Parts: sequence; C-alpha cells; structure tokens
Amino acid sequence: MTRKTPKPNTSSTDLDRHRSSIQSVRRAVSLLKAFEPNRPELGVSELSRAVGLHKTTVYRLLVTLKEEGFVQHNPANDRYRLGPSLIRVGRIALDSVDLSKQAMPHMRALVDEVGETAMLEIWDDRRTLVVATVDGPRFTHIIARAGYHLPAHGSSGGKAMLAFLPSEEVDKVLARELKKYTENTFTDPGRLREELAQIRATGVSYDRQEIDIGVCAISVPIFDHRGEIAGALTVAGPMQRIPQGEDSAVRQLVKKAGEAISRELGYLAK
Amino acid sequence: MTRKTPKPNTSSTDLDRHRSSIQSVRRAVSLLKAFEPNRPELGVSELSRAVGLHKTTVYRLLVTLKEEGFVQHNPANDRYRLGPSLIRVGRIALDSVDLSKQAMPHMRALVDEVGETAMLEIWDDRRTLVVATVDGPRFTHIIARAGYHLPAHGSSGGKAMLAFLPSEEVDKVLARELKKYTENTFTDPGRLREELAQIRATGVSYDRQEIDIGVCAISVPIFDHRGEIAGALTVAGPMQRIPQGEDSAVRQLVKKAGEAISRELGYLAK
DNA sequence: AACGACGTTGCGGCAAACGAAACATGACCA
DNA sequence: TGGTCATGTTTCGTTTGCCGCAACGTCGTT
Repeated sequence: MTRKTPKPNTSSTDLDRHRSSIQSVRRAVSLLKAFEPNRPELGVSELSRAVGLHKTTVYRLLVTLKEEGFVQHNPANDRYRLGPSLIRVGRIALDSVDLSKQAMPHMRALVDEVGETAMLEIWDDRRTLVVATVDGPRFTHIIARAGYHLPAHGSSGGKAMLAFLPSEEVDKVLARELKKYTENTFTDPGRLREELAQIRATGVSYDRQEIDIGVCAISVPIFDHRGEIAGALTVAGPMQRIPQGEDSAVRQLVKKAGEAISRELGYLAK
Repeated sequence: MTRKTPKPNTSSTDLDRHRSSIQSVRRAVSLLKAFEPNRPELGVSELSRAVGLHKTTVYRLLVTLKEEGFVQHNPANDRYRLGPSLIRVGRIALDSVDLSKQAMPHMRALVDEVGETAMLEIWDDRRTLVVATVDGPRFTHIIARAGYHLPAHGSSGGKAMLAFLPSEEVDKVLARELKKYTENTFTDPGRLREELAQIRATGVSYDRQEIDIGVCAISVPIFDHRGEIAGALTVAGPMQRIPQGEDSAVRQLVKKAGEAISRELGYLAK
C-alpha cells in the first residue's frame, strides 16, 4: 500500500461529486469492490484500512449487507466474504448484457474458423471486463474467464475500445500509472496515444505479448446503434499462431465477425 | 424515539430492525434485487412502485449506483439495468463459494441435532464422491471418509443427485451393470428409475440397507445458483436409528440443512 | 499480566438523506 | 392542435438517519 489516509477520514476529493449521490451507498459499494479473487475474505479492520473508512462505519455497512445476503460472515475467523445474493444479481447482470447473447453465435463460428479462443469484452471503470468466452479447440489455447478484468492499456480489447471512447476516458486511463506487465507493454502515454490513433485508422488492435509473454491477440471494436463503443471482440492465442500481417486471414475473420455483431446491434457502417 | 415517527409515512413493520443497519444501503440493495431475468430493464417509476419507495429516492439511488457501475442507464428508453461492475463482483462471489466450506457449519449443527454421521457428497464420474464428513457422537456410528467413492445406485446420496441430473447421466449409470451389494440393492433399471421419480417428487432419498446390511441413510440434493446439482447431504446411521417415516425429525432436519446450504450457494427455491 | 488488535455497542451532534412539490419532456389521444 | 397523463429530473427546507468518538469485551501474543 503506497498511499493511505493516516487518520483523517472523508477523502476530500470525491466528497461533492454530484449533489444527488448517496454517500452510504457509495461506501457500501466500495466495500463490495474491495474483495478480490485472490483475497476473498476480509475482516472489518482490514476493510476499514482498504477503503479508508472508520471501523464502525464499515461494521455497520457489513451488518446491513449481511442482512441482505450481499456478504456473509465467517464466524470462525470473523471475516466476511461476498454473499450468495450477489451471485444471483451478478448472474442477472451478466445475462442482461444482451451484447453477449448477440455475439455468441458469431464467436462460436469465429473459433471454428480460426481455431483460437475468442473473448467478448466491455468497458468497465477504466478497464476491460470479459463477459463471454469461447475456448479454442486446440490442445493448448488461451483460457479466458468471464467476469475478470484486464488492463485497458495492456489488452488488445482495451485498446480497441479506448481508441473509440471519448477523450476524457482516455485521459482518465492515462492519468493512472500504466503498469508494465511485460517488456512490450505500453507505459508511455504519448506512445499509447499513437497506438490508439493507429487503431482508429485501421479498425484493428493488436496485443503483441503486452500482458503475457507468448500470448498475442487481435481485437476489433464493436459499436452499438448510436455508433458508440459497445465492446470489443478478441481472438487470443500463442504468439506463433497469431499472425501480425495486414492481410492475415485471422485479422480478416475477426474484423468480419466484429462488423457482423455491430450490425446486429443496429450500427450502420458509414 | 422509541415508539414511532409522529405522523408521516414510514410505513410499517421492519422499520427498526436492528439499530445498526443502514437504511439507504438496504434500499439500494432492494433496488438491485428488483431486477429479474425476465425483466432486466426497469424505469424509475417502475422501480419506485416495485420496492415501495418515493420516485425521488429511487432516482438518487440509481444515480449513485450508476456512478459505481452497478446499474447502467439506457438513454434510449430512460430505463436502467444491472451494470458491469456487478458482473465482476458476482463472479468473485461465485468463486469464493466453496461447497464444503459452506456446508461444514450446517453439517456440524446437523450432527448435533440428529446424533448421527453426516456426509457431503458430490457427483464424480458416475459415482458419489464423499468430500466432507462429520462423524456422529455416539459410541457406534457410521464412519465415513472423505475422498472415497460410493456407487451411484447403492447410496442415498448418489440417488439424490442422480434424480436431478440430466437423463443422459442416468442412462450412463444404468448402462453399466448394477452391482448387488445386499439383497436390498436396486439392480433393475426400471425399478431404479421409479425410485428416482419418487425422489424427485419428495426431495428426499433413502438408503435402506442397500449397500451394507444394518446401515441406513437419508439424503437430500444440494443445488447451486443455476439450479443444478451441486452435491448431496447425507445422514447415515445404524438401521434402528434412522426412521423411515415421512414426518420423522431426522428427515426434516436433513432437508432443512440441505435447503440452507443450497440457499448459500445462491439457489433460489421456487 | 499487560499489551495490542480485533469486532462490537452506546450515544449525541450534525451533516446527509429524505419527501413534497415544481419543472421539463414526451407519448398519446381527442 | 391542444390537452392530459405519464415519465425522469431538479430544487429546497426539514429532520432523520447516519457518522465518528469512545468505551467495552475478547481473543492471541509478548
């Protein structure tokens, strides 16, 4: 933890966001978001430190969330974890992204054609959220799991979306430190902006071992009926099997599939 | 304010549940829970009616939840739906649920109540796999060991799961020869199918000395958040101590415990 | 035995959330 | 075309519901 608030509370910045926004609800949500896959169980004080709220406040929030089944209490070690009611709500959230319903047939066809894993991603809080996957048929293929995030600057899908998102969104992403996952990761804002311009020009985004050595990917943006970014379609595989060329078959196929999905969402290519 | 609020609304029953429980958070959660799979998009007034809150309040809650990515706004029709951040949180909730971890407290309580050995089983390659046990307190009790298999057709847990598994799975089990462990073992496929139908009807499965003479057991199925079989909960004991009656206390307790575990896994009883 | 860290509870003050009413917009229909 | 009803949104004054403080009980470690 690099930065924390020693004792004063109420982090000054986001106090007066919008006049109509409910503090305790924001705080409750921040608690829920504090749980990570590798750290699924947290105690009151632990959470209090993580989100910068007073112990008492966290406790009461947790009691409330427990009543509602959004967290559950482990009496053995007095820790809390995300609760069953969230499983259902999250499931409904996932299902109500009808983008994935639209995209699934195309993704399956794409996987049949290219023989690699396909993923569907949407934009979520400055990151890439994987919402649907179709695993590749080969013995070795990239395994993707729906519900997990990828960094915006270190994934081809993230870059594909970012390239077509409003510039404020780009600024927000660049404002944070760009973590270097591999030696190929773009960490220089200027260099990344160039990359985005390139993506806008070609309509295709590449991940050249930028998040994992040995893994490459090709993404295309998906647009909705208003012409705004709805998500990204990605094909990922071992470096050797993902060609980088302008006129590679994979590239054509991904682009075609992406355009088909956009069209189904009501997007009218100009 | 011990009694109540002077005159305005503040409707009714559960106003002062626990002193430490945050109203606005409860309300926000109730909004999220109002979304159903067949009705994934709701408007402000619609929600307001559904949860019984004032329009304004609902609006502000939604604004807050939108900021946090827990709902998203559809500008086309001014409706709201569950948002992407919930997908992630729900996913983590799902991953952090471990069946045996969830079940253990219930199993211990169950053993305390019925005084017999409890076992947790899952389906594994056409058989029953014991994954957790709590031995009974009596001098003679059934000893169960986690990690061992039981035959699907010769254990109450196996039958409980089989009754709710897809029919292909049933066919696979019946395709193999049904070994006769005791004179009570079901070895006739037709007869066993009838038994499974019976279990589906009652939700409870019995082992009447079908694998060991002198040993009886009662099992109930456990369902996960998708309504699919996650496992089975079993209480086993000497024949004389396991009543067969419809309204036996043991039967009720096992059923109750199984339902509690299913609920924690996100299963919503219909 | 004393310490420290933890989760939990009681309490009083005050900001934060609330509800009523007004406003803005659009759909529908006469 | 004008009117009515429904919607979502904004404003504002009131007070309620929440918050931070401090104290308590209980573990585990020193």
